[in-house]
Parts: sequence; C-alpha cells; structure tokens
Amino acid sequence: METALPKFDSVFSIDCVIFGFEAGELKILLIERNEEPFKDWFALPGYIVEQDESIDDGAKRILYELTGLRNMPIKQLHTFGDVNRHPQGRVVTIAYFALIRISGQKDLTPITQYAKKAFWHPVKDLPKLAFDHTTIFETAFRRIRRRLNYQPIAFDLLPEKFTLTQLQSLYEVIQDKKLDKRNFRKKMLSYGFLKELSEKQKGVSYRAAKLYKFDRRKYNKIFQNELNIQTTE
Amino acid sequence: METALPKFDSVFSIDCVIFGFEAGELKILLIERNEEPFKDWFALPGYIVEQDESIDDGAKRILYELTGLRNMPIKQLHTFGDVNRHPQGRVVTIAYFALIRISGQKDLTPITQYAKKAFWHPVKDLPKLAFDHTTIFETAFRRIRRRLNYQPIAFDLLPEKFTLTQLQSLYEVIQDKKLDKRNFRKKMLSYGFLKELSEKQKGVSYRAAKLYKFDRRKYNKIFQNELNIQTTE
DNA sequence: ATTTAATGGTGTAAATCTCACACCTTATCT
DNA sequence: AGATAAGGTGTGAGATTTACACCATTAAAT
Repeated sequence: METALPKFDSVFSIDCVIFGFEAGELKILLIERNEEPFKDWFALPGYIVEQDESIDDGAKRILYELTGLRNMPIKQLHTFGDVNRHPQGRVVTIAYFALIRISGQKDLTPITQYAKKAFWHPVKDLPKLAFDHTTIFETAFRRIRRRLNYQPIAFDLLPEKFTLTQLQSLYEVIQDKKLDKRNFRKKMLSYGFLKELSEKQKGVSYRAAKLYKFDRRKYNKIFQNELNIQTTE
Repeated sequence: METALPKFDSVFSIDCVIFGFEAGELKILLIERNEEPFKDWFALPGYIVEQDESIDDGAKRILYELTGLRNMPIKQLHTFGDVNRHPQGRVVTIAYFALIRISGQKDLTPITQYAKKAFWHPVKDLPKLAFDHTTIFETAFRRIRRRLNYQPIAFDLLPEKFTLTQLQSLYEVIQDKKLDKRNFRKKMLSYGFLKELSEKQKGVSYRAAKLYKFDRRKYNKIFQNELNIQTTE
C-alpha cells in the first residue's frame, strides 16, 4: 500500500487532444503516465497549470514538457469540471486540441518525469484512458468532425504537398463515410485555394498523382467576407 | 482609501451571457456589482464556484443567486484564463451562455448582496463592463451568430407563439442583415417543424398575423439523422 | 363611410449546387 | 507484353437558392 496522495484544493489542469494523420489513419497523442494516480495508464498529455501563466501558455508548456512538441497551434475545446473527475480533489481541466502534421515531427520525448513516453495511437480502438479522458477525446472528435465542414482543418493534418486522394481519404476517415471521387475533386478544386504543383508523387508503385498545396492566403481572400471565421475557439 | 482586497490563489468563477429578445432588440442580462473590485460597475452575472459543486451546477446556482432566474438551460461557452484578468489574483472564469424568453420571466431580483440589481440591456451600445466581460460577451455573440445557421436557437428567444415576421426580424437582428421575406418564409415552412396555429396575433393596429409554434418533437425527428446535433457544447 | 397607414401574405423563373454514375489512362512490376 | 493499381475526367437530373412586386387585411384617422 502506498501513502495517501496529497489533496488538491481547487486547481486547474490542461489536457490536450492532438490529432495526426498517418498511414491512412487518424491518430491522437497519448502518454504513458509515470505518476499516481493512474500510474502506468495511458492518458492525454496534461498537467497542472502554474499560477503565473495564462491557460493558453500553460497548455503549450505542458504539451511541450510531456511530448517534446513545441509551440503547437492549439485551441481551446471545453472545460470539464465535475466534482469527482480527479481522485485527488478538485481539479477542473481545460481541454485543448490541435491538428498537426505527424510527418514533420521529430521524436516524442517527454521532458519531465511525469510521462514515461509519448506516442501516436489510432483513434479507432483507443485503450481505456485515465480520468475522464475518454470523454474529452470524444468531445474533441465530435468537434473536428463538424468543423471539417466549414474550416480548412484537413490541411493541418496532411504533409505540405499532398494528393487529392490523400485529402479525400482524410475526409473519409474523419467523417467515417465514403465520398464520391469525382464530386469531391470537383468541389475541392472549385474553391480555388488549392495550388496545383508541377511535381508528382514519388515512390509509389503505380501511376504517380499530382501534388497540391493548400494556399492559405487565397483561402483567406476568398472567405474573408463570409461571416466570421472563428480562429481562436 | 480602502484596505487591500484578499488575494486569490487559483480559484474558478463562472460568468453568464444570457441573451433575450424584446421590443425587436437583442439583449443580455447584466448586473450592477455591489462588491469590490469593480463595485458599482456593470458586469455579466458571475461569481466563484464552490468546492463541492460541478461547474455546470455552479453556473446554474450563481445565475440564480444573482438574477433570480432558476434552472436556465445554459451551455458552456469558453474559459478565460489570462493571468491578470482579475485584480485579486488568479481567477480563471468559465463562461456560459443561454438564450431565453424574456417575456416569461418574472422580475430579476438578486438573492445575494453581491449584486445591486439585474437587468436587460440591448447588445447594441453595451456599456463598459467589469473585468474582461466585454470580450466574453463578444465571444458569446459570435457563437450564437454562427449557431443560428444550424441550430434552432431562435425559438428559445421568442415567445411560445410567434409570427413569421417576428422570427425573421430576430434572424435579422442577430445576423445584422436584411432577409427576403418570401424566401425566408418559404424556407422556414419547408422544414416542417413549425406548427401553424388557428390563432392570430392580438392587439396590433394593423392586419393580425398568424401565430406559429416551434414543434421540437418534429424537429428532432427530422434532424436526428444529420450528423451529431451538438447539445452540450 | 371613406381613406390612410401599416403590415400580412403569396409565386415564378433563372442560376447554382448537389448528386449519382463508368471508363480510359498512366506508371510500375513481373 | 500483360497484369496490377491507382489517377484522372464529364454529364444530366433534381434540389436548392436567389431575386423580385403586388394585392389583402385590419385598425385608426378623417
């Protein structure tokens, strides 16, 4: 038996749901905890916020310390504040989420001892997570599913240069439904914010596809008039 | 000079942005504070959460105590956690919002001494508010503006029986643009969730309009298949 | 009784968007 | 050369969106 853990009196923590896309699968970042409670469990990267940092800054710092990912473009998701969500007392957690390129990231090395490791795990077939982290994940997943329809978030998950097939399969994975190839391409290209490159895909054992880039400047120009693109929420 | 206020060490508060519609104007509920800091200022109804209540419960309690409104259907908006947003120390605030019927509410009497009074104020021409409450309001307003396009939130603001003109003018006020009368009516009626009553408007000095009701059961039946209607976020 | 003022209530046609649907092309591998 | 695997393309039907103007009804004023 271990000694009782200290009790918290009203603290806030951050938990991050970081999405990535790799090998045709949507994944999130998990850590393996190295601390009680829930020692050795898998969990979302999260920790307690300091007194003298904003929650946004804290979220970035915590994500960095637990996973080695610096300065990620995270956004606030939702705050979870049930009385008994944390066994050590009153811990209200502010959840953040981000969609990032897995490919561009070096290794995931926790800077602190609180996590043994950090790793990508497919969202299909997630293990049981510590605390109420499964609920937090589900909230985040619902959010990006909806948001996919009105914000260009897919491009954050893809490599800088991507094929239309990759883009389509990402949409299919997030929304869990098949899309029609011709209609999908027609629509995507009609927006006018995809830049066709002269390069082609490499290293595939079949006809190589054209590569495209997302042109954010054009996107902003096109959609600046449409009612309030939300950027921080 | 007054004595220094006590310093807070990591507490959470709730602030509520409660929208109403009256006399053709969109309004929110404000209180006049009766406590330092910002004594005598106008502010969103808000206070500090207790140790033993969830943030959702706390939000309902606080709204009740400050305005006399019981058991409102509030939803979480966003959490504001800049370090210096509260002069007394670290107070992270979780903002909630709701859209309600002004007409059905009795008087707004604060139960606690912390507010001198509570009252409706048009969102056009809001006064300077305490803390970062202006920012919180703006976030809430952006949220409902967007949401109006995909959720039936307008009916929460209207009386139970309303005319199509009232409904249209509410849309126009929230989105700050004129809509075409024929197209608006055609579309609203095409959804099939408005029930035409046999009653007519009363007490107007011109031709009385037909009254309608929002039929939530029908709405749910019609939209149950459409990807995840978000209810709690 | 008539007029005025104010809002209620209605339809159509053009343009755009959405959706369903199938085959040839290109590159690589054997 | 043939097999394999994905790349890439167009059309027509139906639904939705948009622009647009006039008569009807009621109460109040004269």
